[in-house]
Amino acid sequence: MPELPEVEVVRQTLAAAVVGRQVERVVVKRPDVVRVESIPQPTRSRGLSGVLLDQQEMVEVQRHGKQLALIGAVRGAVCVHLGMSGGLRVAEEVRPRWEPHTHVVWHLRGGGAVAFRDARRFGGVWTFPDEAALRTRRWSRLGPDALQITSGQLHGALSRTRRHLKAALLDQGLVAGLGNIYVDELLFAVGLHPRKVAATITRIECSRLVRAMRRLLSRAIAAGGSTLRDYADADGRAGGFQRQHRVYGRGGQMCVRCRRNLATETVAGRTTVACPSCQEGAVG
DNA sequence: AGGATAGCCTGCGGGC
DNA sequence: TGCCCGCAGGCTATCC
Repeated sequence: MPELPEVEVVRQTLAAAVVGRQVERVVVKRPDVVRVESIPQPTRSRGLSGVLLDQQEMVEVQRHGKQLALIGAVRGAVCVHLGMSGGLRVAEEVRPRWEPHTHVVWHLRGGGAVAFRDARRFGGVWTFPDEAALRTRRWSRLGPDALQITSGQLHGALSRTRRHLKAALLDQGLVAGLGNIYVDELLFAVGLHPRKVAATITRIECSRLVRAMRRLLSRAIAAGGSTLRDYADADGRAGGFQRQHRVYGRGGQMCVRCRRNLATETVAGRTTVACPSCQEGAVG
């Protein structure tokens, strides 16, 4: 469920708590959630901790699409992907409610800790020698970030595929950051049907799509993201954007625009809600 | 080759 | 009340 807005809110709240702080000790409770992409020689002897920013000052928390990265002052970049059920939490200590499924804990010098928790383990942690390696080996597979992509870039990507528009927008290799919630909200906002063929989107439609995408994601970030079940930021605060959803989770209810019933169907293997009269261009 | 789909994994809500 | 089933979904692997 964490999509770009939720991940960005986690990034901001996490950065406020950890930038400038030094990692004193790393506890890995479930080693299999940590994927070591390459092992710098000097740290090999310290095992997993050595590649998880142990003894490093954290200088930055970055985000690309739905992925986060903790950057060490001297070396080390740790990519955290929250997947569906993942979360990062800052606390003086890991609370009992957070104990189950907590896989990695970074204890900070001077007190406090950051915990990575992920019940379903669709997410994980990937370690790299530095930021450049993270970008080359992992983030290079992602398309431009949804808040940065230009209309020209998106139109170029969409024009090359006959997939459904929704499937294309969910493809992180085309544009990074959208998930099921925000794609449905976006397509309703611009009045395009999820089952429109991606390549039929005109430059003008794509321009509207990109403007609506920036507006939607920015408003969601400002609202603290969408909390459906248990999403919260790094300080444990829930978001409020779910109250502004116009189609997601509202199948069968009234369209806020035309008052007809919203339809639920499966598109790109995902539950999809759209208004049959306000969103045009469906095929097959 | 590219697109659709299954499977990973756990929690939770609905129905009986 | 309690149990079981199905669904939720980001991403990778596999099939078509």
